[in-house]
Amino acid sequence: MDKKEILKEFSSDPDRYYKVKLFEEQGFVRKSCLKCKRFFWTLDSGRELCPDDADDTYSFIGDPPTTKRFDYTQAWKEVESFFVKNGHTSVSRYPVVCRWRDDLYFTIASIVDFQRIMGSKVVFEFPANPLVVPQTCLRFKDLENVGVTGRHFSSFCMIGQHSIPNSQGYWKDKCVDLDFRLLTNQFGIKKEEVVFVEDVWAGGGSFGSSLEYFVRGLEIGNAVFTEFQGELGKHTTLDQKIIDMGAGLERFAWITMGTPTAYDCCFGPITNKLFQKVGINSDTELLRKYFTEIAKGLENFEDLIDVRKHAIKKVGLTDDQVNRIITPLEGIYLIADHLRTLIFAISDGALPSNVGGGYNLRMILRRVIATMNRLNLKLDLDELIDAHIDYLKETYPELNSSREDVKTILKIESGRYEESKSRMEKVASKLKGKGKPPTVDELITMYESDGITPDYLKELDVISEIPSTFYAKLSDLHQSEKKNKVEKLPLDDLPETDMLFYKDDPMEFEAKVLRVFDKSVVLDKTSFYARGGGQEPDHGTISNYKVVDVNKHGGIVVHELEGGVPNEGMVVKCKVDSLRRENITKNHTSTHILNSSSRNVLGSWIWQHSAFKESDHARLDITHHSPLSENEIKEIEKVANSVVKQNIPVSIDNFDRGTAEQKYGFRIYQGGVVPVKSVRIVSIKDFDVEACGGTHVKKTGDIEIIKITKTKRIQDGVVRIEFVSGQTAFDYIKQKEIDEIKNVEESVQKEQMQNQREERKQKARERIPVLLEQVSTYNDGTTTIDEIQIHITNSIKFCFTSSDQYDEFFHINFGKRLVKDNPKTTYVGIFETGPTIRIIVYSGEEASKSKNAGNIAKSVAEILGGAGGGDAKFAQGGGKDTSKKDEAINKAKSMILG
RNA sequence: GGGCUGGUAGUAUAGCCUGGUAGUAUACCCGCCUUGCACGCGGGGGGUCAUGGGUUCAAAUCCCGUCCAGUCCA
Repeated sequence: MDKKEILKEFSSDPDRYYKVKLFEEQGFVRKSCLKCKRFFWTLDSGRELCPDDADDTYSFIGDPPTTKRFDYTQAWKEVESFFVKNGHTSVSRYPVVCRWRDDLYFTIASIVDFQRIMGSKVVFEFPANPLVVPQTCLRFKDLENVGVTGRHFSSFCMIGQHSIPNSQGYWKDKCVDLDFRLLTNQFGIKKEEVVFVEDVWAGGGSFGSSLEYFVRGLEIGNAVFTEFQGELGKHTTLDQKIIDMGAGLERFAWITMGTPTAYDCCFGPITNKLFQKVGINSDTELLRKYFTEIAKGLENFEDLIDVRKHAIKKVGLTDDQVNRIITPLEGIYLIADHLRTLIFAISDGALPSNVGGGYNLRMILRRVIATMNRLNLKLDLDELIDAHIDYLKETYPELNSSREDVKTILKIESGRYEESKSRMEKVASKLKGKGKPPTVDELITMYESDGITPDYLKELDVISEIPSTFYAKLSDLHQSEKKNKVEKLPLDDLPETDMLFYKDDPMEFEAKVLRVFDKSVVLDKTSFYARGGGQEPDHGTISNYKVVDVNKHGGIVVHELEGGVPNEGMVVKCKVDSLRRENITKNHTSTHILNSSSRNVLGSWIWQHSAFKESDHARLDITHHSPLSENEIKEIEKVANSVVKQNIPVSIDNFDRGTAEQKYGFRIYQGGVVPVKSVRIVSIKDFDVEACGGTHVKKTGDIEIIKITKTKRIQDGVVRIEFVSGQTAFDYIKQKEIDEIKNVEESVQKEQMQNQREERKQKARERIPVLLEQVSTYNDGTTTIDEIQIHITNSIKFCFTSSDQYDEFFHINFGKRLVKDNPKTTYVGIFETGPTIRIIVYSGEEASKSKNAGNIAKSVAEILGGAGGGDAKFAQGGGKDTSKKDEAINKAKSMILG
């Protein structure tokens, strides 16, 4: 949808879309910016320019518009107390790892907390109404701005003020009224300083008008009134209108503190600590001037580099000042920002890796380390993590418990970076020694497969310039986009299936056939568990036809049959394969047990990545940084089986989603997204609590035994645990014992073979010098030594053997030595290996002039129905026609003897 | 989720494109030199070329699968 068009439409009717009660009460006037024409509302009748273009932009730096000063922590306390005072519930932040939406890796806005995807629709679920939340949001879109612009963060706190207009909640008028009073009453900003700019917001199929509020050019917040859905012109009003006000906590702090950058007042004591280490004084007129220019420049230049250049020129900084003050400062801000992001992400269960959102985390940690190296800063990451958490725990107490885990993960990941770097250095120095500069294609391969950037190579002087085509070529490689199509089934008019497996769960039942298409059947009710949550479907029979697959489409269960289908309208007898179901069920509960066992044994970063439960095997993928050791596997198995032995009851309760999340936390979302209003909580006492739609045993003892069969790292940051349970596990253990014995036998056999080969080699080694000695003593005539025929005429020597006692190893080594000792010698060895006859020919320095080894090997091999090759001095060949062996021998002899 | 790169002696690597004796350095062992060490000199051992299949007379090399590691993109 085109936002510009919507804005045009809405702006043409401001009374309907933008004018709120507050504007009327206070006497706000609506103006159009002289420069950019945008509409804004202000109490200052003399104001002609919108906040972006006005002269007072960023004048709060060094001169804040408030009498009170609040840092990050205090600013939230102010905001929270204001909204609570005004009837809002203060909700704890949601995890930054967005487990309830599979279209997002990280929480990118406060409203995301309350959005749930059902099918293709977004629905809102509020734990309270109205509410306010200090939501940490991660954004990796413009990392290059972080540390440089003074206001961009890789993670920031979005103050979410959300309301559904009903008996408890409110709509536009009250929203804007509250925001205005928050700024003026609570924070003490003069009424005339607040400017509201008309804008629109659109996304996810819905849209609405919005009012952005600014103070001295700084956008503090944006109140979005999500009101419509569909295409503009054909749009309809949503059943569920939503107030989505998001404001930047960092900006609230910044505007009251008036520091040169937002970073200076949002990381608590960390920035000052870093300044001391580097020896910079941040509280100077110079910095205030510089960052004011940066802030203003951001609106005027496309490229960040130009903004920086312009600001340096405007303030009149020398190169020395830039190098000594600005660059280190930017580095310090970057380090502080990125580390804070890593702390939140890792605490919430994300791991740095080469796939998914983990890649972003790997990149920002590498940026931190690279920055430290570049600036020659010797910083202790652990110390900085402690400082961050000590400061943040005031607002986010939960971070305190993951302190050590964050340190552990960052230590491992830092080590990986060091290894990667030394690899890069090696490749670079080798390239440098080559003398020839690499081609663009080679540069691209190096970048994509080894992570070696052309910048890095330039830095090391391996290349003098980065080829201009490099980035263009690189981006071409990543153009192709995939589209996944969703199959449309004829189900639109059908009612939701009555899912008996969540009720009485009868293994035999009768049901009415509602729809038949292709091989698929829809019933009015069913006990066949449909594939879902990694649990494979039930099998069995419907009206004596085999059920081979069962899937859920929305609330409708579709059975796929084999051998035929019943008619629509029929009432049919159905039978579920109960043994299969029982096995799958045991595996499913085992998955839950193993998941918590792994977390207990390995660490708090363990989450279920995905899972799969079949009748005869199952697997659980967990988020973990390293492959599992023998001991860890044993320990996990031990914990799991002790839970089985304790025979703990498995209870299933349905909760309203919000209630469940508040009661058990987000750990319940192990299996990923659960697109329902009411969640089914499966709990094994306190040991494991998960939201899950699968089938489970009544007591853990029913599982009998859990056996891990294999673990492997399926990708960076994810370890797969394959396992079996119940009878399958017993069978597995028994089979393994049998295999063990067979393995021992096989390895003994293998060793014998190896020894034999080694023996033959050894024998050849001993024998070759002896034979050489014997052969060399003959100077004339014809003789045979140990089945090696020797012909000598006019000191031209020819040795030949086709004896079975000699193998390839012998021929190659014997021949080599023979022709070396006497360059007038030609040697031919013919031997059989398996179904083929092979020939090896050596011709000495002198002999090769008349007796070409290559030609001999080729000719002989042709007789044998094969081919051969080599040069004049050494050649080999062979063929499969064993009946021609004698002919081949004769040919070889005749070629040499003439 | 989608790619790309690599795996050869304890370690580091060459050979792979274009199939035909698996090479070099370092470490190791023995000897010489030296009071001893370091250096130097001479000799030696060490490889199922990650793994399983295919093509071929012949595969480290070509093709396919698997495992392991690294890396880029979304």
